[in-house]
Amino acid sequence: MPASTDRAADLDDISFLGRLSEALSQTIEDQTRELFDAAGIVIPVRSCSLLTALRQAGEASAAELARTLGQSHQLVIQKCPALIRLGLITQHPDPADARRKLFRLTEKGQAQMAMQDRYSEEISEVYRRLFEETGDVHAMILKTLRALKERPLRERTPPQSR
Amino acid sequence: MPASTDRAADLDDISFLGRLSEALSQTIEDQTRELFDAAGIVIPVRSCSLLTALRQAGEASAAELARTLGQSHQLVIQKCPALIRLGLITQHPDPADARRKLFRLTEKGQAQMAMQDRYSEEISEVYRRLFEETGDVHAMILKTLRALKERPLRERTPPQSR
DNA sequence: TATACAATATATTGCGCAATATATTGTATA
DNA sequence: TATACAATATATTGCGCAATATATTGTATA
Repeated sequence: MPASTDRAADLDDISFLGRLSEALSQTIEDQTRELFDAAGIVIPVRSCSLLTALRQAGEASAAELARTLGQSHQLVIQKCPALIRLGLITQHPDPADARRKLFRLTEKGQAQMAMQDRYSEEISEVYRRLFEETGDVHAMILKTLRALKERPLRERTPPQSR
Repeated sequence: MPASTDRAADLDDISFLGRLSEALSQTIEDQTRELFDAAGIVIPVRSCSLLTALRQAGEASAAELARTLGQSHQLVIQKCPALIRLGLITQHPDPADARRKLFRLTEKGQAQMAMQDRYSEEISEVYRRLFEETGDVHAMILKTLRALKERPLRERTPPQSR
């Protein structure tokens, strides 16, 4: 019984929204993992986008992937060993540039992505229906994020008289 | 330039909502940290609720705090050393039960919480105005979370024909 | 060509969390 | 009282991320 979700709101005024959105993120990851497990998909949920980008590129270095994903290349490099261990990708030195190592999906990786594809549409549809039920969280989070980047909490708080 | 927020949506259909809500959580934590820094509040943002619970209890063991917060007691125990190092709380053995150690706010901890209080109302107000601007994300995330706990993704996905 | 700089990959450290295992102490029950 | 169990605190390991530092290689410029 998690229940933390409900209690969180009353207990802590300052970061209730932060913890709530984290709970949503965690719940979605967990439930996606559950779905993948049931379907025999071994892809780490948090590496889906990396593999999608890699599939589209065909072949790419960590730095390229990082730029595509908007993540740090350190993070990409940190994830890759696990994906290699899972047999989803391989790593080759770039013959044209000794600094770079190129990643590529293996056959298994491609097969796994194909399995993921079959669920991808399904899941989009699930979310669409969910949003009809509860409202478009996606759009609203995006709007909130943009508002906060535009004008952060700091600027929205009047200076305190001490 | 993060920008990952925008690109995330197109790249990965399966967990776009997960990463978006995580981005919101992270943004809020970062901006709260920024606010605290500017105000001279040393409280770790993620320990606000712990300190709030402790203040209300006056004195409590890790297990009690964990129950109040809906977190694991391991997590509470892991956070406490940092709070002790910051001089915000102290730890005493429970004279009545040698298994337990009781935590209590120090004077500095109370002063810091008082500083946080001055911002607490402000921030609630900021969120209230933000929600007027962008809609009530809080309520909508809560609704989504409840819908997902009620009926997880797994159950919402029709069985695949393989 | 030599030198500075850019790009790339990588190691290390630390945070926050989850999961697991374990030691200690208290409590209930045979 | 003895024994099993519950409650509590804690250590250890691992994941995902950020931040920092560093080594290697390529590129541009003096």
